[in-house]
Amino acid sequence: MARAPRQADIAAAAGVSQTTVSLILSGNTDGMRLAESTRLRVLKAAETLGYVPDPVATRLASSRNHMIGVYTFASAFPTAVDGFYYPILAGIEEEAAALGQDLILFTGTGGLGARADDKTAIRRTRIADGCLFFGRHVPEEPIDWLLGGGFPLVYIGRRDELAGRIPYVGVDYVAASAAVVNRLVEAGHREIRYLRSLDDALSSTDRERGVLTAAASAGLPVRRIVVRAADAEVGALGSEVRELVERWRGEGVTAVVVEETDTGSLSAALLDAVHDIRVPAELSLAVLGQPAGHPELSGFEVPRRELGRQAVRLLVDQITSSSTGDPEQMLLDCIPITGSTIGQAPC
Amino acid sequence: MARAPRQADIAAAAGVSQTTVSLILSGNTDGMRLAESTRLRVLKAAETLGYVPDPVATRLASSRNHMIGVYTFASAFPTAVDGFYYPILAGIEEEAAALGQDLILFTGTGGLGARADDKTAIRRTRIADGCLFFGRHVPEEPIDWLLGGGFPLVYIGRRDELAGRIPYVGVDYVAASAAVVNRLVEAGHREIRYLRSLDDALSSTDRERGVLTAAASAGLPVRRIVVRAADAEVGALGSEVRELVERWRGEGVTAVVVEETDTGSLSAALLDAVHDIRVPAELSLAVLGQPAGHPELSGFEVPRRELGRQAVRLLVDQITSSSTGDPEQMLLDCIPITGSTIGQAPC
DNA sequence: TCAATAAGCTAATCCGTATTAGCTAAGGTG
DNA sequence: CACCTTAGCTAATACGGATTAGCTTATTGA
Repeated sequence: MARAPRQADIAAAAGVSQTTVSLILSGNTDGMRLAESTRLRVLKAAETLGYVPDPVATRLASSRNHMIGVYTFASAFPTAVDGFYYPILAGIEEEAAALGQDLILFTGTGGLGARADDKTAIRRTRIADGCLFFGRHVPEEPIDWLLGGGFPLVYIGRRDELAGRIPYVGVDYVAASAAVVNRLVEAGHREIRYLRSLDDALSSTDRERGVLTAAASAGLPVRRIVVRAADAEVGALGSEVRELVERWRGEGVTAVVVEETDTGSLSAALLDAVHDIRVPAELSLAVLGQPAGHPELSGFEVPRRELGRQAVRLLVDQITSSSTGDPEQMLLDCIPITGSTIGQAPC
Repeated sequence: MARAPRQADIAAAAGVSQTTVSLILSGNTDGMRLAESTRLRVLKAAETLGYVPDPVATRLASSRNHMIGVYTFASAFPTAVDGFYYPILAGIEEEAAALGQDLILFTGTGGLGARADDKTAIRRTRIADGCLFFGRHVPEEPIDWLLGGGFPLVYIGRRDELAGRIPYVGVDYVAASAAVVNRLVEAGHREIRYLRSLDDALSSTDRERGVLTAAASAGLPVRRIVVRAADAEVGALGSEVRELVERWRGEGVTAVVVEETDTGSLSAALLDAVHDIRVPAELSLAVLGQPAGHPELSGFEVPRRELGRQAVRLLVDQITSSSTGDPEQMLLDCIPITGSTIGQAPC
């Protein structure tokens, strides 16, 4: 046999029609009545022939093959499987398995002009029932096209492009960051500095927004809070941060808040800079996130695994409900980490 | 528009039939003649409507959607993107791009009973035109099923399961390993020891075969060549290898050949064990492979990037030729690395 | 001037499965 | 005995594009 058996082969073997085979194998016997003897005969024929449904035909006919895609814009294969992204991927895999969905991974185009080829590259996603998108880059044209065609998709991370029509699961960095600042304020700190990276991703600006809002409502002098540090080479960054900290201590600063980025370079630089300072006795420290291997740092934990799980749920919801209502957008709360680097401000 | 435009929409817009649209867009005008004016009209309508072909329909109709799958049996997402596998993946991506194929990545089932679910998991691959398989595990039943159904597939690495019917691109470890031993023999070494891992993968047994063959044809006492070292925890392995080397030196051994595995732990242990021995003055060293960061070691380089490229070529050949001849199997030659750790045997 | 070309399209069918609308024969009702 | 159920199945069609087999109109050649 040069081709895989199909329903028609089973039908011939069992002496029934292809329709009957489809009904029995898919179990969609709504209102239909089929004799138990026929059912068994068909099932046995399917077993004997080694029938396995063709996922392509299934998807064409019913718009459903129980596969969901994961699209990463990174060129080459996911080198991004580091500590930051892995929990999200693990959450995706876990929930997909729980919901009976198979995963397919798409990666961005390789070395060639990635931008120009986005449309072609994203076309692939349609072999799945829906797709999760991953990464800060939003190629508006193809995503718009997918949305317009009614293709189910969910972004990981908050997105405000395309007039807010992109469904996503994000993290409430604003609230989490504000909570961190509030803790410092409650501990009596008035001279606080915020160290953030030079990055315009929403995850960065949201954190800043939370810091600024909390500071403003506590009556702190907002304009002196934000300090941008270029996320440059580690060496240069290290000395830059060290100088900053030194100056701040001269200015009577009692607490420093630092953004945690996916590379973790900023918080690492800060940790290095305060190496010979007693924390929190002399200086309080808080991180907007949680650097790996530093459970002692006060800050918050990003629910990464949950991010992956929820994204899959949202996507499968879209696929199965086919409701054309508002885009589903969801922000997850972070888990506060008390840590031991926030102390009472010195009088 | 709640759905993506299809050829029928273009046909309506341009006042032609769906057939004409298909002919023009696919460029398959073999023997067909179509007026240039019609061609332009259709192309413009397609452009205006933002038509993008449906990969599912394309594949169902023509068995071709220009996507090839890569299946890794590793659970979870490919953590295996380390120095060993990356060049292969890079080669795959490179050649796929060159041949105009899109890549889709399938990963084995997660924590759940991987073995039992193989069939279901592998079923997915059929949404692509063909699939590359990766990893030492060959689940015979589903692979047999795919082969029987005429599905194009290529394994990376030599396989002899299923009566040799599995197409593959492998590495000629036998020849490369024999060449290494021959170099030692030519340098006058008679007391050679071979250190190999406790692994029954073909890449291991092939190397051993090369070593044994070369040794036998040089008239060396074969039975004393092979020493199996358990690829256990690094600590235990280290001390075990150190003892071995010490004993061998007492026995008058002048050269040691070590297998290079994907983890590199064996060669690392050996390098550590000879740390205070002058190489090659006191002892010659050869590696059946090339540990990263050790260009001085005599041995051979596995053409990993080429492995990926050739696998893609073989797969695309299968897809396009549809010849049902013998399975395409191919072994690539390794590149000898002269290095500086093989010296003349002391008299 | 009538058939033979050829140019330019289209109708019909296929790929493998899902789904809707019936169709048939047995049994029950009035 | 005509009529209606109902159980048990099937014919037909859709999904979106590829492909084969024609089917019209000019245009030629004899």
